[in-house]
Amino acid sequence: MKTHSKESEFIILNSMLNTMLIKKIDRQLNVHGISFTEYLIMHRLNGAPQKTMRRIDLAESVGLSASGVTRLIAPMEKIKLVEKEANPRDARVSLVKLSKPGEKLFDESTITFNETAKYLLEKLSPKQLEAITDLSVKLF
Amino acid sequence: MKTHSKESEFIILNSMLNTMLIKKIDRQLNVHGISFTEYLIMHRLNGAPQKTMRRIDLAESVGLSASGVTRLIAPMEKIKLVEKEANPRDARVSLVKLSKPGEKLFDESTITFNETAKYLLEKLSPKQLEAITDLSVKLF
DNA sequence: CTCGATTATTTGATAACTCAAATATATATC
DNA sequence: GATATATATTTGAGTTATCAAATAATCGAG
Repeated sequence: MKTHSKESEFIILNSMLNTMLIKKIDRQLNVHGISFTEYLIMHRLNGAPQKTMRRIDLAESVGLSASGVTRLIAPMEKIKLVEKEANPRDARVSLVKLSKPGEKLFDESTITFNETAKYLLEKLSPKQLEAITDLSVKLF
Repeated sequence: MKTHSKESEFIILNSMLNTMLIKKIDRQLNVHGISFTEYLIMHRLNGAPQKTMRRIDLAESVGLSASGVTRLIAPMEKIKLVEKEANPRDARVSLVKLSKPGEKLFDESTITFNETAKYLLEKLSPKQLEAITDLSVKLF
C-alpha cells in the first residue's frame, strides 16, 4: 500500500482548508451581494492606477482565465460596479474601471471581509500569522 | 480608502496559492486519467476500513456536497474504479468500495502525486513544511 | 506598405460543482 | 403498530469556471 509524503499531505490539507475558508468568506460577502471572486476583482481594481486595468491583467492577477473575467465582469458592469473604457492607443483592449458606487461597495465589503478573516484566523497569534504568510509567499 | 488587514491578505494569498497548486497537481494526475478530486476520493476510500465508505461520509470527508459525490462517483463506477455495495442493515445507504483496479490506479497515482507535491514544495525545508502544516491544522 | 505572427477579447461547448426538491427508508413516540 | 420526523441519496436547474475556436486589432520584417 502506497503512502503519502508529508508534501502530499500538506497539499491535501491546504486544499480542504481553502475550500472551508472561501466558503465562509463567501457566505459573509453575500450580505453585500457579491462573491469572493467579485471581491477579489474589486480589490485589484481598487489598488490599480486610476482604478483601471486591462481584462487580461485582471485575469492574471486574480488567477482566472480571460474568458472567466469576461463572464464575471459582465453582470458587474450591468449593475454599474465597474465601467468599460476603451484604450485609444490599442483598440483591442477593453479597460475595466472601478466606478464610484463600486468603490463604495468595495469599502463596505472590506469591513465585512476583514472581520470575517479575523474571526477565521483567530487561532493564530500575530507571529504565527506572519509565519504562515511568509511561508505561503515562498511557495509562489 | 479602506485597507486590508493581515488576515485578509493571508486569505487572498492562500486562495491564489491553492488555485495554483491544485491546477498543477491536476495536470500531472491527468496522466492517469483522474482529477485531484477523484484522487482525494480514492485516498479516503483507501484509508477506510474495508476500503468502503458511505457516500455522505465521503462527501463530508472531502468537502463536497452529497450530490457532488453522486455525480463524481458515477463515472468512476462505470470504469470500475469503485463498486457500489448495499448496506443490509440500512437500505438507504449506498456504500462505495475501492475496487482492485481502483487500488492499483491509486497506488500509481500516488507516486505521481508525491513527486509533484515534492517539486511544488521544494522551496520549503522539512522544518518549514512541518511548520506550515501545523499552522494549517490549527485553522481547522 | 502588406503579410504573417502575436495579442486581447468574446463566444460556444462542456465540466464540475451547488442548492432545493423529490424519493425512499429508518427511527422514535404516542 | 401508525405517524411524524430524520437521514441518505438522486435528480433538475442553475452557477461559475474552463478550453478551444472565432474575431479583431496591432506589430514587425521584408
